Amino acid sequence: MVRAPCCEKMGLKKGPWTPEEDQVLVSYIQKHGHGNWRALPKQAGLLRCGKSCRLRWINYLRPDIKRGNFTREEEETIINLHEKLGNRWSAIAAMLPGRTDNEIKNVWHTHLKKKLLKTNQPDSDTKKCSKQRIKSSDSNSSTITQSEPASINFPENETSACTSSSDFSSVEQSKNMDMMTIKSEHIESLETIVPEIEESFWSEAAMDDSPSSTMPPSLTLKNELIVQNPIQSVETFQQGYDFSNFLDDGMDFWYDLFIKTEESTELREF
DNA sequence: AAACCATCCAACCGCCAACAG
DNA sequence: CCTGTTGGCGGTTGGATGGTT
Repeated sequence: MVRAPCCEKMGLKKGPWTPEEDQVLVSYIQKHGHGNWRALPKQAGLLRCGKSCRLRWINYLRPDIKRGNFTREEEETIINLHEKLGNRWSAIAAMLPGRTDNEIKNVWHTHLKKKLLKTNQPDSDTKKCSKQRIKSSDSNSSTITQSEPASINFPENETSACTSSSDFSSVEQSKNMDMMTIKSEHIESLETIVPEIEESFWSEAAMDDSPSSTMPPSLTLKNELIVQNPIQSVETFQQGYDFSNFLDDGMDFWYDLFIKTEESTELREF
C-alpha cells in the first residue's frame, strides 16, 4: 500500500505559522472542536494540512500549554521517567501537565542528556555534592534557566547531605530534596503503575463535546480514579483542570502517592 | 563588524496502530 | 479478512538566535 502524502502537493503552506493562522485555528477549534483534523483546515479556511494543524494546536496553541522553563521538579521527573520508560515521550508528557511530548523531547536532547552525561562521568567533581551542581541565583525560584549548569542526577546517598547545605536551607528546598529522594527510591513503584492503566481509562472526547472545557483531551478522566498525572493534587484533578498551583499540589501528590505506595499496592484508590 | 560556531526549538517526516467500511 | 484513512508517536531537520573568535 502506497501511503498518500500528508499534504497535498499544491497550495498548502509549510513552515512557521503566522499569528493570523494561529488565530484562525484557535477560533475554529474553540467554536467547532477538532473532530477531523484532515477536514479541519479546509473548513477553517487554512492553507495547511491537517497534520500541521494538529501539531500546531497540540504543541503550541492549546490553552493548557505551560510556557517557560522547566522547573527542577519537572526535569527530575523527566529524567526518572526516561530511565524507566525510555524514549516514550508521550508517556512522559502525560505525567507533566501542560508540557508536550515535543517539548520534553527537545529538552531532553538539548539539555538533560548533556547534564546526565556530564554527571555520569566517573572522574567528576560533580559527584561530590549536588550543592555544587545545583546553582541557584534566586533561592525563591525553582526554575532552571537554560544556561544553568545544574544536574538533576541525584544519587540517593547525596541528597540528605545536600538538603542541609546553605543552598537548600529553606523549607521549600528541603521539601524539594525530600521529593527527589522519594522519587528515586520509589520509581520502581511508579513503573508498576503506568503499565496498568488501560487505554480506555482516558477519554479524548472532552474537546469535541465541550469546547469550552479547560480539560485537555489527553487528560480527561473517565473514572474517578486517580492514577496518572503526579504533578497534580487529587482534589484539583477531580474538580477541574487548574494547574495554577501545580507545583505545591504536586509535591503533596507525590508525597501521598509514594507514601501510599509503601502502604499498599492498590495505588488507584485514594 | 564580520564570520563562524553552537544551541535551541518549532515544525516536518515517516512509520505504525487503530478503526471503519 | 482486506484496504484505506486517520491520529499519534518518535526521530530528525533547519531557521533563528546568541556567543565566540
